[in-house]
Amino acid sequence: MKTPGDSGFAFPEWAYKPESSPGSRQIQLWHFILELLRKEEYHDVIAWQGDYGEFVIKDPDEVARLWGARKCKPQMNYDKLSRALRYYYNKRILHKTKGKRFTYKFNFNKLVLVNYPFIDMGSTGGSVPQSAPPVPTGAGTHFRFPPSTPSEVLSPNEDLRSPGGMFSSVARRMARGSVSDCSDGTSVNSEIEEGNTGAGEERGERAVSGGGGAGGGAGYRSIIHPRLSHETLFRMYGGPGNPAGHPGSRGHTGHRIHPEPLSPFPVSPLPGPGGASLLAPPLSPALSMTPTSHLPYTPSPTLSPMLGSHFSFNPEDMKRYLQAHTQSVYNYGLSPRAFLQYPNIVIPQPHRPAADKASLTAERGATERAERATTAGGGERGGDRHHHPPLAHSTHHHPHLPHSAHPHSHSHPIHHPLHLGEEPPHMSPFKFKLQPPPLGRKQREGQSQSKPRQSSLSSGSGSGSMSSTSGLGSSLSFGSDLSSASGSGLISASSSTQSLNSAGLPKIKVEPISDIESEEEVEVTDISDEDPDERDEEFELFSPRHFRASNHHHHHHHHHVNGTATTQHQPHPDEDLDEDVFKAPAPPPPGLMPFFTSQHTQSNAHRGLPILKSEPPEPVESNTPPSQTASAGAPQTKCIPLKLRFKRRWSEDQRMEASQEESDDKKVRPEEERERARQSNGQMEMEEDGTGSGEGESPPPLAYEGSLATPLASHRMASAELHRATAQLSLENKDC
DNA sequence: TTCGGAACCT
DNA sequence: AGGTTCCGAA
Repeated sequence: MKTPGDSGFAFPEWAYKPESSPGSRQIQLWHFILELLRKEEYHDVIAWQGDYGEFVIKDPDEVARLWGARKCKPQMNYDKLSRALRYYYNKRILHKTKGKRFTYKFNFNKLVLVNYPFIDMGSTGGSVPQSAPPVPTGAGTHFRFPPSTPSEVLSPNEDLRSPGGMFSSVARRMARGSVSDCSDGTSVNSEIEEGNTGAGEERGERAVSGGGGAGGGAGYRSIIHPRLSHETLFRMYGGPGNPAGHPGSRGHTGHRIHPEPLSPFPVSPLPGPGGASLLAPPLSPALSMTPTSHLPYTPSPTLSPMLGSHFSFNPEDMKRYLQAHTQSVYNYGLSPRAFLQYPNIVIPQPHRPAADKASLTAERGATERAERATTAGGGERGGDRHHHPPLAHSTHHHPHLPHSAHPHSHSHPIHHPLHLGEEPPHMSPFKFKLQPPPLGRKQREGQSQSKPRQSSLSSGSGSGSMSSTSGLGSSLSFGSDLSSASGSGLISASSSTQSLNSAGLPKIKVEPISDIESEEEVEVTDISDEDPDERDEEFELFSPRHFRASNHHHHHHHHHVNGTATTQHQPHPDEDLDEDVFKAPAPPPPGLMPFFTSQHTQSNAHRGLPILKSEPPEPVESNTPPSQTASAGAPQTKCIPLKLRFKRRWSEDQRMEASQEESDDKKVRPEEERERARQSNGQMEMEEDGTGSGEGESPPPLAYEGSLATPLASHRMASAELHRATAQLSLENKDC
């Protein structure tokens, strides 16, 4: 309810916001990069180019200088900056576009998932193919969500032009805060910010908004958003164009919009004002995100998972939340991981016709291939530069109102920022138990690798392989790759309460429910054969069919399933798994399931970090400790799908790697993941990373718009709410 | 140019 | 955790 106005949502503004990186103290490099990318002013030094998420540092020294200024590290140079960038390889946040100088590519999916699993991208945006919106890492403590804002409505126009515009104001603000000046007053700080707009602007805006904004958090949010969202969205997600443009690649869609100069992403999610219909575009996976209304749910204050520690929420909220998520995921093709957190919840789902999916897949596959080929070729694509103003993309718009009007801080109670800890969760019918965080990351390396470098990869992993992946089914917990990076922290936090970055969700165990699984394994299998894309895969997973079965089956089956699945899939599960695992653990998205299942719940998912475990009615089995048992015990889960996915993913990755080059794994912390995998075993979510990591390139997700429509609305609402809630939580930052 | 280890810093 | 700094290797 609440804010009808918000129908919109803002997109991931946060992505850009520096401040947002909660976990980290200061702005993170990737954030910073994103920030620069979004600003036209810096297009001479760094700009989106090539595939989705791909950008080129045109002036390394300048970028380094800016970064140094931001971090108050005058000695910064490209060599150092690039080192930092290289660290992202392992995290999979970024990877190098080989063959192109100073060219890197973001794996947004990962970013998102990892950092903000709960986020529903859906609300805001759209589709993001591979690249999802970046998120601030850590979701910690202060997290700010992108509020839903009314801004969405905005016209597309604005965005382009003003890079600085709204976003900037916000950003700046934040930035400023964070950056401030370095040691002495030099104004190192924000060059970026400054550059953008001038100072005046920023402040002015801020002030204005500020005025309006009433209370702390809430006000803040509102302030920010007024326009941002839209812009951001577009930029990020690119609304319309595929940046890469590659029109070629995208044949499916019909529309290729123009690529936005800024954003690399193809597709615009937004439903246009005109119609939601826009979305539909095949290509875009995005789905539509029309803003319609969201679910009426009210977020409980603590809903956000982020808080980790506290988890208070009521089941209803959870459901909604999940739902929203699901949709998002679905829409965006994100990994289901997000859902994992709340396994039991059932969500009504939109269903999408299998057929569609199939078709989509097929298309996509083709498309993808094409793309890949292109990419692989190394040649980049010619159109690199697409920097043109984006046009209006579709834009969505809604009449939304002035959100200003309803600044009321939402009805939800949320506002309070977080209290950490204290709240008792529960209340919900479900029982949630907090579990200790399992994993750690680090596992793999040990094997002998003389040198970790690139070579290893799959083979290596395979070998290492975890024990069998078989485990899949069992556990629920998953971790994401990235997560490892940020996630781990989270987890811990959650458990302890420390606030931590919190993003971590608390681990929860749910009792009621059950499981999942699906009979559909078979189907899945089919799919697996080919899979062109990661994303697709993901979607598939999501697809109702797979899971839906589950409803009840859950029970013991899992085991069975697992085995089965494994068998079916591949002879070498281990490899797959392992790898996948490393790369990305993919969990079966329980959340997803919900879609399918609509009525019931099913799965349980766990996230790696936060792991949740749902316990089946019979505690005995599943309860087992998350860690090891998971695999074994783990019952539920929809392993099958997972495996399939894994495989697929795996295959894909390999392909990609082959073609492009591996970029991904390399070393990556296989170990860690592996561990996770073991424990959880079953589920891991690979999807995400696969997607992302795999390359980022992957094709855009499909859109399932039609089916979703209804749900979307609701889901949106939910999202919005969530956002708000989270937003409130957010807080602040610091300076140098 | 790019990569990544290692030590170190915050 | 997320760099920063240095540096040797490819």
